Amino acid sequence: MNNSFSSQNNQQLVCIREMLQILIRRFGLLQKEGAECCGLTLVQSHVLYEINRLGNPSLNDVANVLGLDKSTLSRHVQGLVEQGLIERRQSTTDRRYVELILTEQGKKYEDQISNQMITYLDEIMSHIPEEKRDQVNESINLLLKAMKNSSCC
Amino acid sequence: MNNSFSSQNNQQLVCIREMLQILIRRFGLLQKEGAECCGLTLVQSHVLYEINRLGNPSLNDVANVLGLDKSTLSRHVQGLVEQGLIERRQSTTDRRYVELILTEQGKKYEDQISNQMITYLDEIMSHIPEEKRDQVNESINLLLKAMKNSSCC
DNA sequence: ATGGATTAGTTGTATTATACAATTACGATT
DNA sequence: AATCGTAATTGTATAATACAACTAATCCAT
Repeated sequence: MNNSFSSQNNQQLVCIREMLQILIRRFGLLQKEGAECCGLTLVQSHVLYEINRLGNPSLNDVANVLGLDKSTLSRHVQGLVEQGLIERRQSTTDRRYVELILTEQGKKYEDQISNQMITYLDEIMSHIPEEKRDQVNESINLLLKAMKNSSCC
Repeated sequence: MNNSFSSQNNQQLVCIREMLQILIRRFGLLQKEGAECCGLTLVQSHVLYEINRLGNPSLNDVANVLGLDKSTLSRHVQGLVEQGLIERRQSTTDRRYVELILTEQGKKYEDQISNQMITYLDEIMSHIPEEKRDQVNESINLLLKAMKNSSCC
């Protein structure tokens, strides 16, 4: 209760935590809804997203960024291959690695979900005063960078 | 690909989406880690959090804010009751309702997780230039309010 | 070089999370 | 009182997940 926190105002941190908690949950629900436009689950959509973002990553790479066990991810990959959305390709340099690659259909779905999410965000941002939008953008970026530099995540 | 978006700069939206996607996933992993300090799962910690935040809500209330089916939540409640962290109390005004109440131990855990999360956030915020912290705070608040006013969530 | 350690991925297994449907109990409407 | 609607629970099937064991490929130290 009366823990001391080093560098910040405690009340402000409590406030930020509460806001992030709610924000993140809501955005998660939105993502789930967005994925449904292609008949995909939330996790499946994240897998496609990361394959696209990381550029033909290995199975382990994706498992790590998503915080899932490699066995769990292996099964997701299996499912997505069966749905014709991604391909496994053995790496030529190290045959232990499997490169994950989006198929045409996979790209199409990834794009469709992306557009859906952007449509949602467009709606949301329209409720923010125009002169504040750049600030919000910058702030999210600051927060993300801070997380990257932080020891805890 | 060339969808038109109404009010915002498209590239900015793509950027915000990407940042939020990563931010939210990382924060989710952090929450999971934070919950583990009490041997709880992520969902369990959210249930405790919402019981505390909403102030003795009904089972349906909590299911709704978490986006879970009431049956799923009923089982989580069952588990948390068995662990002695919450109590079910039949509402006196309408006996169909069950009020969910944190026990002393439940409060203790909720507090402990909260402190853990605040410790993480303190660390993260320390990597943001001091003069930008209020701006970040305000921006998250703006975004949250915008979501509340938005039709899509 | 070669035999042991290391790494990537898959598969076996058990557990947990989840949704939907049916049911029970209560309250509101008429 | 009869019917309808709502809150919660329980039955059931399915999906998600982790951990452990395993296979295959590579690395490395002697």
